Amino acid sequence: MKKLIKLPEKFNFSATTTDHGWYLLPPFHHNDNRQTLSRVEELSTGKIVMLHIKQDNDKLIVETDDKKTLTSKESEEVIRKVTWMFRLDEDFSAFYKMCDDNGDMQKIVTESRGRLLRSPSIFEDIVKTILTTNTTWSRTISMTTHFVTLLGERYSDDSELFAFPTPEAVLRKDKHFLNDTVKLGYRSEYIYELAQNLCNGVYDLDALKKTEIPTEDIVHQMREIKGVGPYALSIILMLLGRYDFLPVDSEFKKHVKNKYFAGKLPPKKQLQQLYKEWGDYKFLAYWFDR
DNA sequence: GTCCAGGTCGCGC
DNA sequence: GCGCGACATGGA
Repeated sequence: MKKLIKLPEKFNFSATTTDHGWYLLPPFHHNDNRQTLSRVEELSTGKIVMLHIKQDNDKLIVETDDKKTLTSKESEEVIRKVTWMFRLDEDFSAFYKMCDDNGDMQKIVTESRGRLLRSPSIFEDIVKTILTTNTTWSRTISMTTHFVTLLGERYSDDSELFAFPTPEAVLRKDKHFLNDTVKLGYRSEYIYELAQNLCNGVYDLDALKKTEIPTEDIVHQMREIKGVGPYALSIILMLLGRYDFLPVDSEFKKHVKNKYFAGKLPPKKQLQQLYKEWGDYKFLAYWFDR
């Protein structure tokens, strides 16, 4: 089954895919030349499909496996999810306008960059974000791989590829499974609690995808989630298309220390003031400044 | 063994 | 509102 999605005028497939590290985390995977991004996806009907996504001129091609035919509702879900993952509905004109006025950032416009790959669900993005905190990237990969492999739905009997686990799948296991078997350490409690709050209807995270929701409301919601501090909040807001919070972590400090302060870290207040001339686009300004 | 990683929580002040 | 230790785990 093959679907085409019309692309916005300015779009860069490989940049959108690789400018943020999510494409290296399962269930995302890619071929060697990075022309195709793939992932196993569990649809809301329970059907498990493999998505292969690549660009063909002004269209995105989404191929699913031939054996499984999709209902029109399932096809719509695939299109909706891919559109979300690649931010095809997002308007970058205001950001590009600011880049045009900044010598070093003009190339962002000419290269049509700015879009950063995200997951189909907020649950997945929050879990992954929590798995990046206070650890190394290689352990983020291994924790995510364990989480997906041990709790996700298998693509097919002869496959070692899995979909990202649903919150329900997390709760189907014993409370200590995340710690004892998935080896998520102290983060286990955060993830388990998040899954509980989603299943109980305490949170309705996918409602936060709507652009008309004020950023403040999202900030308020995210602050409730244990394991989400200022850094994780900034990442999650970025994933939701809100770029006004800086991800001040060790990497941020390392970058600005070397680039703007001759190797000496300025006080916290001053860190928060960096990139302030970028207004609603502080995150992207930092991200593409690296 | 000890330190630390793209932090955050919960406490005490 | 701020400073501080604890937190699981694996790699250097």
